[in-house]
Amino acid sequence: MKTTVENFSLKHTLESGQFFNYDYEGDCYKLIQRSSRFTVKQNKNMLHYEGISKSELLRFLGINQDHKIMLNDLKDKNIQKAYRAYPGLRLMNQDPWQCLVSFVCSSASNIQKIRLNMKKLSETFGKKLGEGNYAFPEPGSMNDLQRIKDCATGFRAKYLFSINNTVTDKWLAELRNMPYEQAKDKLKGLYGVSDKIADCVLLFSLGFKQAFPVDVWIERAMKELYFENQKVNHDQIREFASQKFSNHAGLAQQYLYHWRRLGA
DNA sequence: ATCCAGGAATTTT
DNA sequence: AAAATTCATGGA
Repeated sequence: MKTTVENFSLKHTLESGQFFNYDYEGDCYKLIQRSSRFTVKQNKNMLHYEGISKSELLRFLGINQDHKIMLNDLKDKNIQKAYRAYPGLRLMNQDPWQCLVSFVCSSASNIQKIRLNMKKLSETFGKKLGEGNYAFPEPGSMNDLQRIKDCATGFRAKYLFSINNTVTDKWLAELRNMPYEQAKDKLKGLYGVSDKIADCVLLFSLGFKQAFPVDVWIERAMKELYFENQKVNHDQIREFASQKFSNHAGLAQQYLYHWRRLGA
């Protein structure tokens, strides 16, 4: 199957630290979201895909009209610069459970290692899909602390074990109907979830586009661009971003993160 | 307030 | 090739 896309980059979107359950050979990405396995590759303005419907794919990759509206609201010159550098970067709309597990693994880690954790967790707790592929583990299925540790999750294993026993798809879905602050507080109540991870889950899987996850890269970028390299804490950065970028802070964050990480 | 855990990946020496 | 640093959460 194929469809045309405008101003979109599969590579930048998938490799910008939002999503970790992918493999690629050449230019073809093999993705797994829960029990769904699909492939996508891009050739100029043509997207080729198998194993997923067009509407689901476009939603998952964040290819929709919101993007232009959001950009029009972000007049800031630094954001414009980052946007011009990577115009195809989009905010994804992922499965909340998989997103939550991914970002609990993300604490004090890096993209390659998170990908390793995801792969091992799937092989250990996910059901077999054939051809050496495994589904992502369902909520409740990661019920063995030692085996979670064996997935190279380290000190995060106890967080995953706890979350596995308390969170369900329904619990996550209900967050969508709450105000941002309330949904964030609920997530922060989970063992191993603080501001940064809560904001990642809210932004990448639950549609809260005002969320502004602050990690070391964003801290660097924000400090350099808006605080004249003065000392600032994460709360101050979040507050500043909320004032400046309002309900589209998440997109601003994604551009700044990618732009700063790939060498500003 | 400061230090550490788990540890693969990444960067620096 | 080897050594030092990275990274975010919770507990002491």
